[in-house]
Amino acid sequence: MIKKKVLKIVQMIPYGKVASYGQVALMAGIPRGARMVGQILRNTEEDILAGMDDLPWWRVINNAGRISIKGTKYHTPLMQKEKLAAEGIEVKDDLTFDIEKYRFRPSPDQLGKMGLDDKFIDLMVEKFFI
DNA sequence: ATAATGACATGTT
DNA sequence: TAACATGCCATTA
Repeated sequence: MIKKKVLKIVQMIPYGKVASYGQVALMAGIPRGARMVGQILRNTEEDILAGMDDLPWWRVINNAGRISIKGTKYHTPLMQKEKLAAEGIEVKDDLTFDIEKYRFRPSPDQLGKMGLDDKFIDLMVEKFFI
């Protein structure tokens, strides 16, 4: 299922790094599925609270380098900001920061090990200049 | 089966 | 820079 794959990718984002929704989607094999990533993370809130705290949802932001959640039952933009700050990423008051400075850029090798298809690896390289 | 719904991305104004 | 429009596509109703 798409959901499982996406969650797996999100779990691979290292401490102090971030990835955009579109980037996660691409790595999960859904080149244009950015919105789905957001959907999945939102629908997974309860599972996260259920104990699975190894899902770093706060490391996923939009490609403009801006926190884009509007606030849900359990998470708020401010919470995400705090989480990022705790990892050394200072988010400005307008909820933006320099994403390129912290973007998760796995090497093609790593991507291969993640079970990613060659065509997607190529797209990653082309788009994010690995 | 059809249509609406997003924690998005990009190009145009 | 910021607002707007259009494209996206798995889920859900």
